Amino acid sequence: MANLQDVATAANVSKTTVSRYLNGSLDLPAKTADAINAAIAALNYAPNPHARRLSLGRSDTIAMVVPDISTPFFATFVAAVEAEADRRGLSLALYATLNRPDREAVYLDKIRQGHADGLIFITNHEGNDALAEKINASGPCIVVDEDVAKARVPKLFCDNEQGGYLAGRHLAQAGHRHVLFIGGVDEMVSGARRFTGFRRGMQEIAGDDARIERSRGTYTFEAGRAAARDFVARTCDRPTAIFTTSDELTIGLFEVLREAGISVPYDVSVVGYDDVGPLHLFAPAVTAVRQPVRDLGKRALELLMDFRPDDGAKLPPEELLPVTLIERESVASPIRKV
Amino acid sequence: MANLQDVATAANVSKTTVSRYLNGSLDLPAKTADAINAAIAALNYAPNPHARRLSLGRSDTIAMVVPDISTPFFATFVAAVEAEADRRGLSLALYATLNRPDREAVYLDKIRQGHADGLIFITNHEGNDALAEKINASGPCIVVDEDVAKARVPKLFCDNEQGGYLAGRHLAQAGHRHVLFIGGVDEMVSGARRFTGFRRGMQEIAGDDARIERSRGTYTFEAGRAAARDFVARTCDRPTAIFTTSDELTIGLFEVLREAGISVPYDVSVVGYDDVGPLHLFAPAVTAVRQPVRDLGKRALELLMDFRPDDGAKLPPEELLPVTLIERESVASPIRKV
DNA sequence: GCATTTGTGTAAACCAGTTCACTAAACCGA
DNA sequence: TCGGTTTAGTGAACTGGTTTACACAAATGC
Repeated sequence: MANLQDVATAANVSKTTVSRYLNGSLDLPAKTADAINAAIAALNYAPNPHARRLSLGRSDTIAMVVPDISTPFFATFVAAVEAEADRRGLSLALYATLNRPDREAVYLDKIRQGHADGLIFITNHEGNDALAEKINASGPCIVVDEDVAKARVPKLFCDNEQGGYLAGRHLAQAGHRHVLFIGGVDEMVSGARRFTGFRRGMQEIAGDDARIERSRGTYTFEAGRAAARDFVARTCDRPTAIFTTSDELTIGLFEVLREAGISVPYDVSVVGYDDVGPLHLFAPAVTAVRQPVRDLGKRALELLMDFRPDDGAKLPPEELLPVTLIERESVASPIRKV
Repeated sequence: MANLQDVATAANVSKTTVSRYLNGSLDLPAKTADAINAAIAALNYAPNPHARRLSLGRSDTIAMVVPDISTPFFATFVAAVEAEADRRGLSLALYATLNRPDREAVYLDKIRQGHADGLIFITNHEGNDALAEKINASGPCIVVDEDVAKARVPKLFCDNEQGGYLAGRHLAQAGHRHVLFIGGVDEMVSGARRFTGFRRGMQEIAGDDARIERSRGTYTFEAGRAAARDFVARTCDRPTAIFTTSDELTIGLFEVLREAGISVPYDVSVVGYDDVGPLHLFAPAVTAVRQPVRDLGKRALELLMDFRPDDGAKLPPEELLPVTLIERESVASPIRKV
């Protein structure tokens, strides 16, 4: 592979000249410029990216740490970030943590050590202080989707409170008074906010009649199945509606309900969350709160690149993206069995 | 940030010594080793990755070029590659082409220029000679999932012929004689093989009674919808079964069939392909040929890393991964309307 | 005619590692 | 005590760009 010196020799100039010409910091007369261009073409020269990065001290690469790439939510998110990165001439380094704190720490160290110019960080469990500290010690970083409380970096979330509110209101308006909220542990800010909104939405319509049960857990298939098995096992005083707060929970729930022969929405109504997977083709099509995942990805990179903690380090306020309720066929009036 | 020289100075040795000690190419007495370790800890030293890469001439990064990260198939594939890469201490750079040849070319150039140590390449359209040439000019590369005919690199596919065969045989055994095959343009090797296998499977059971129609197209939602609209518009002599050769096609088909009020499997039977998305929760659960996507990802990286074209450049033969038929509820006997 | 500006370009330092080729001292056996 | 081996390192070159500070000639200004 030809290097800058080879080009310079072939064009009868110094490598400084070639370098500055290529970077636009030197205007050359047509004759010299042509000679350089000819040499580049003849030698099939391309700058060595590693040398460039070392010299410039930056890599034009941003790193993304996500819990798991294979779920539709994160896959779509990653795709959106990649599209925006490409538009800006940036490369993307991808790391999956599978929600293991040790891996999160390892990747955060990588960034601090200079592997990337910036970091988009998503966790999917409650963030602790050690994690926040590592984030604060990293270079440019943005926390997305799930909060890490003490991290002092820009933050971008979907409007979880509003999402919960829309679901709660919708179920209450359909006549439900006794409902099951699945998902979220108390330490997870997203879950707490969805629950707060959900309760507010229910109570706004149903007042004190609202009875909300809560099954805590992470946003996984297995948690969805477990909560569903508990639900199926109950023989009396079952809630008439369920709010599953992620696509994975919804899918886990549907698997178990289908197997148990429980019909949605005849036996129980369901509202989902995320709406990234093909919920519209389920039996029945699932009413769900849709998160603007693509916007989330695009905006995450914008925020990361625009917020350069150069001068005054005044942090922008937490940014919230709006969510919408997509009504389909999984919610009906409760059957009043007495 | 401290560098190697700072550590050397603090430990009263030369930077060569520190470097060689850290790389294990030098055994040091405990006293010296301790001094170095202490200096590293005190200065919070971490090697500069860009300097390292420049010096070593490698980046411990592999690049992955895929059509689109947001579809379940590729998302799962990427996740599997990432997991294997992590196990080997490699980073992953991710690029999406959205099936645009110009972007494919750009990314192939990036690799050639040394941005990564190897490349996992997936295209989703017929590969032409220009593309093959670029691939051959790249560094270490492996072509996965869809063939690029003239590329002289290791190749890894799922057994498309067998997948088609299983679907064809299954539909014929259920009694179908007139079927519609959706997907694949002639130039796409995957589609051609699935079709060949499908015909063989049908004919093995139905002999000359087998009537196979084919709707050509890419593996997209829109192609699925279009083929489905054509199907719905027919008023007579409709096929009694459909084989959709990707999850996206299946989803597009189901959307249109559902809207048109055509019942699966009562009015028409369906066999899908890929089986990465939650086909088991569709109405009805979709019988499909499952591709071993995770194995595909894991094996892709293994092949890439194991095949170093050092000495004799004898290319390993194309490797095929087995597929399986997952029977669910979307296939029934045809209704013999005369 | 001399000073100054402009155009054209360069030498050398710098980024931060890795590694080749080598040395000085200690040790060991004959 | 001499030669050879081991131990414990080291100086300098090398990876391939970028950038600062400056040189030298021609053109322009007065």
